[in-house]
Amino acid sequence: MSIALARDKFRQYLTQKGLRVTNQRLAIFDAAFNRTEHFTAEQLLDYARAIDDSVSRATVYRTLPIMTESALLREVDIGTGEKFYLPISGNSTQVAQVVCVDCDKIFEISAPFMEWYGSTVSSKLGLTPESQRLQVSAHCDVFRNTGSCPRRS
Amino acid sequence: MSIALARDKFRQYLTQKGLRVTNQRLAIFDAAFNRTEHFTAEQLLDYARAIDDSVSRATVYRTLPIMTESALLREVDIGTGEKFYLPISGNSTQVAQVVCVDCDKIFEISAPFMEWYGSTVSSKLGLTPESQRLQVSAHCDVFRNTGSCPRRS
DNA sequence: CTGCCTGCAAACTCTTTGCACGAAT
DNA sequence: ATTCGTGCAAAGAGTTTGCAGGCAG
Repeated sequence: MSIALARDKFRQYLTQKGLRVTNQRLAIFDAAFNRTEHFTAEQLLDYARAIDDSVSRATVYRTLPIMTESALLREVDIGTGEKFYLPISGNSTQVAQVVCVDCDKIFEISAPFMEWYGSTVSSKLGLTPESQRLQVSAHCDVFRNTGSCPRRS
Repeated sequence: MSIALARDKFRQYLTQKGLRVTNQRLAIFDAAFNRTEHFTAEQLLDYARAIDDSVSRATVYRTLPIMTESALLREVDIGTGEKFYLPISGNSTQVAQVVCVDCDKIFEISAPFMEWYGSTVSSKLGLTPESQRLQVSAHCDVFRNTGSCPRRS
């Protein structure tokens, strides 16, 4: 999905829900969609302020749920306290994360069988699955051998 | 694993690591191992205080990592802010969680293929897997149909 | 014009930590 | 007698919220 198309989708979502299209919301949207890697709320605040310096932390935190509910951003919680976000590109609905504990890098991997697993297991419990998440924590081979990692930020 | 056996394992772990066997640590251990459902740190504090009212919140938080490192408790993070804990019974190492968002109940399900998935996917990225977690969020069929759920706490 | 949206700062939740006292070894 | 462990309370991180003023519709 191109960024222009995604921006249209965002505006439509806002209008349709009776929410206002404000400069701050658009700045936060643009900041998010110029990213290719995962980012935190705090980082998004920085990026958005580079576009519109009136953007506040509160508005970032209030806009993030809107963007995840409208399926524009994926929220990734790897249990480190802070949440990560990533623009949803194309039709990647069923993904797993591989988190390198040396590089602090998050890889997104397609995992279509997850949905099947969720359905199978849930129905046995009298439940209807809503979502599933699969995360692998791993060590970096390069880091273990050389003490540093090219992927490290 | 019986509770007496698990308690021995805990005492052995403490001694072996040069840690002291205190009344507070034993009270926290007993409080945890009398549970069959998931509990939070705060709940564990209550349970432990019923055994030894000198137990403090700080000691609970300092003892929990010891019990997870010694493979007596499993830590479960379902992304709700607080972490849950469960005594590890028997040889259940590869488990997934099914979380009912209506009942707030956590089911533990054996998922041996998770380890295989972690290895496969990690090696392609030049990584060595350390751990993996799989969680399914689901709605309760009974709750959807009747507006209440027998499992609800 | 109306009322949703905003920035600011305080509040909140869960967890961690510094300190001086107390107890296990 | 040493130290490690403890309780207390304050600090910390990330996120949420109440309020008065501002801007979209």
